Amino acid sequence: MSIRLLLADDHRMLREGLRRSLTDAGFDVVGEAADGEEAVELAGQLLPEVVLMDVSMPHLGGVEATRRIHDAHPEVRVVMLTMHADADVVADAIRAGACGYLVKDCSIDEIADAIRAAVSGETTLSPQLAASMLGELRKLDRGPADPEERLITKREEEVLQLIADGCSTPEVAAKLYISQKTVKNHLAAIYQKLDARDRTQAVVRAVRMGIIRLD
Amino acid sequence: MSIRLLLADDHRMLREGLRRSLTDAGFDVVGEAADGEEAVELAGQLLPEVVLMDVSMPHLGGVEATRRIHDAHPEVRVVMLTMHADADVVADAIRAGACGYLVKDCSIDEIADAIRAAVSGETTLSPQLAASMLGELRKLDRGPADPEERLITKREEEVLQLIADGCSTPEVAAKLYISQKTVKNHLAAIYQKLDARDRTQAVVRAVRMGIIRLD
DNA sequence: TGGTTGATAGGCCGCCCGGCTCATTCCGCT
DNA sequence: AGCGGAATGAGCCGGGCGGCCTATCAACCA
Repeated sequence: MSIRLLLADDHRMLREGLRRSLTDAGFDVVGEAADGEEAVELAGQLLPEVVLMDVSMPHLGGVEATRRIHDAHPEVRVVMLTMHADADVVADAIRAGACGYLVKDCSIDEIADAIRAAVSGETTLSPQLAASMLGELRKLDRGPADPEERLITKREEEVLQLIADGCSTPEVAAKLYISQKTVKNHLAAIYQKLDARDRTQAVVRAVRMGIIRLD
Repeated sequence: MSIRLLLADDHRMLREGLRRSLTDAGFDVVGEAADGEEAVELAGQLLPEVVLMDVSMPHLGGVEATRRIHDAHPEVRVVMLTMHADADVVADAIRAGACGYLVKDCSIDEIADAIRAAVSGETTLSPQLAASMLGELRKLDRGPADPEERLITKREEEVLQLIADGCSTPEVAAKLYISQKTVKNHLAAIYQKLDARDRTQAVVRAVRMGIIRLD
């Protein structure tokens, strides 16, 4: 029997191309989702063997969607796709229950291999990622049985998104009905968690991690 | 005869998907480019009827690559692809000689229509873009015969890229062997051109316009 | 019940940032 | 020869920004 797949990516162009290529490669694409929420919903309804999930999607990021799918249906394997090779995101994704991580520059054959590996319980990483992971290996060394931590809190995410939308500290404070000081407190926490030292770095890292979006 | 196409996008996954879908749709994909320079080179060698070009690519952005292809081979039609619906970029792309502009959320059918329209000399815009263009129409009204202006200069682009990489003003100055004052001057010029008021806004807008990249 | 975490908020300090005006040099185009 | 744009640089100034420390309150959890 062919492997049943769910595709989750916010760009129809990529979804349609993947659907055709993966269908030709012998897989059974049973559904497509355009955002994280839809992915969680369809994964529960269709119970595919593997979900191919983009990191950066509207409404709900790929990592959080992966976490929910994994919690609700541990038998569903999730393979993540991303634009950028960022070791930190890989760690988050793996903690969230993903069993594969590919950059979008890989070939259809590599995707097919990763899907088959996922079904048989193996974890696949893009070569580009494997290399950058080696440099970050020490960080993972500290705690393998880490409780599934949602690095950025909901409130911090709201602040971060407004910053990315071009708001200054006073503007963010006004929009969230809190004081400027609180905004700065959230920002300070964000800088520490994302290893950034100013709002620009924080936005760039958050975008790469799929936490926020550039609409 | 089927229409000869060149695909230019830095993500192999998207290229392979598009190649298969467009081949099935009756087009003749004669080449693939992974960055702007390669696109210019291959366009010159292969002389395809249409180039499908991503806005954001390494080494050379899609808009600049389009300009060079258009200057060297005016008979080659270029259709641009982008993640974001940004009216300003559309204006730049059209000035650079593009005869189509699609967001990556459109379907294969829409791409096929845009390619056929391009061949017959028409210009196609994604519906999402057509809508946002209406709001910006006044800006285009002022000067239709605008000289092909490269909004951001080379030096400004270097500064912007370093800022996006997380450098502060003193760090950018050190890396470029210029004074902090000059960096701030370039930034001031950038803010004006991109309609931004701080570095974070400038980086976000520049990324959406494909001027710089988030590696 | 006490410990942890998230969200709220204040003060203080120093520096970087962005706005303003102005000057110089070099290059390319007319 | 001259004009304009790009790149370089300076000074001034006010405000935003980031670092650091402390504090309160509610929720949750062991």
